[in-house]
Amino acid sequence: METPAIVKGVLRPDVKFQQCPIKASMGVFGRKWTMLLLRDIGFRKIDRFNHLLESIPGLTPRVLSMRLRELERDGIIRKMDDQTSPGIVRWTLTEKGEDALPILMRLIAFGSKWYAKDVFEDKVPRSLNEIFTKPEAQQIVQRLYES
Amino acid sequence: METPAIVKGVLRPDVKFQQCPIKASMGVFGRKWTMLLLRDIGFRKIDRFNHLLESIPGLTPRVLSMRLRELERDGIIRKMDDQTSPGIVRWTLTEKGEDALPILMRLIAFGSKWYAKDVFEDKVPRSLNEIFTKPEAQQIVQRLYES
DNA sequence: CTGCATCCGATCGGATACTG
DNA sequence: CAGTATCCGATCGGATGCAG
Repeated sequence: METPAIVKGVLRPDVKFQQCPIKASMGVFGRKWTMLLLRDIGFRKIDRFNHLLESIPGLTPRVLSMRLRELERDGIIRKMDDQTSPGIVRWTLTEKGEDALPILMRLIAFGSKWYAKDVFEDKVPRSLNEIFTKPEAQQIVQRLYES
Repeated sequence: METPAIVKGVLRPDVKFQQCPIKASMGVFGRKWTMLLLRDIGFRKIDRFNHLLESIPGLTPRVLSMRLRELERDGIIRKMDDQTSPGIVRWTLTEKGEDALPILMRLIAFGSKWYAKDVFEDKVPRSLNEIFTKPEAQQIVQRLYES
């Protein structure tokens, strides 16, 4: 049987699972480049096809096109209408896409603590608080506490 | 250049990035079955090879063996010495592995909200609080607030 | 500028059988 | 029980070139 995600005693007994939510989520986020794409669109506000291509070394137009289409079909990103510039396509997160950012934050936290040798020049592990500046960061980190 | 993960204004200027922490983290967690394995070892305390094999439909011994080896090499899981039963291997999370659970929690939160049609029998989206029972769950969810 | 088409090589992982 | 070994098919994605 498809199994509930967490140990029995901790789960509300009245909640009936059909499929594991982790498995469901990984369907989208499991593909190569997807997380880095969400990082660039969501955090860095890189919204143009060619800019995304430049910002992610190794990513090819073919795969970028595929990922954008998948994320769009899944309702995680959408094209913004920018009528001022014709022929220009801009990608943004939907509400669903914004909800994916806490996952990214946790990947950042994990990577900054456990892969500091690769991540930081000084090779010193850091927590989220040690990476982000106070005021703005709090707003982003706040998202972790929502929902 | 390999780029910092987040918009410039939000990042502490003195923190020099060498590689993106998201990219670093995805190296391990990006592979097929890995997240479900961590779910079963970390949350459900399924610790035996054959039990893991049964608990995850579609997973084959070959791939399970590979994933366990990768996770072990990366320091995320380890074999527990259980001297009472000879020939029995038990897998547990290391401290590093425990630190991966908040990522799983976020995947659960996302999946429960946005893939409710697949996840729940009654197809109703739920937040984490609506999935877990009060006392024990708080301890798990607390992990989200640490580090 | 934003993609799509074609081609092809590498890799990943599924099936099955087998071993200490 | 806890894995390995071998084989092979599918998929994924890189390279390149082209189109609206």
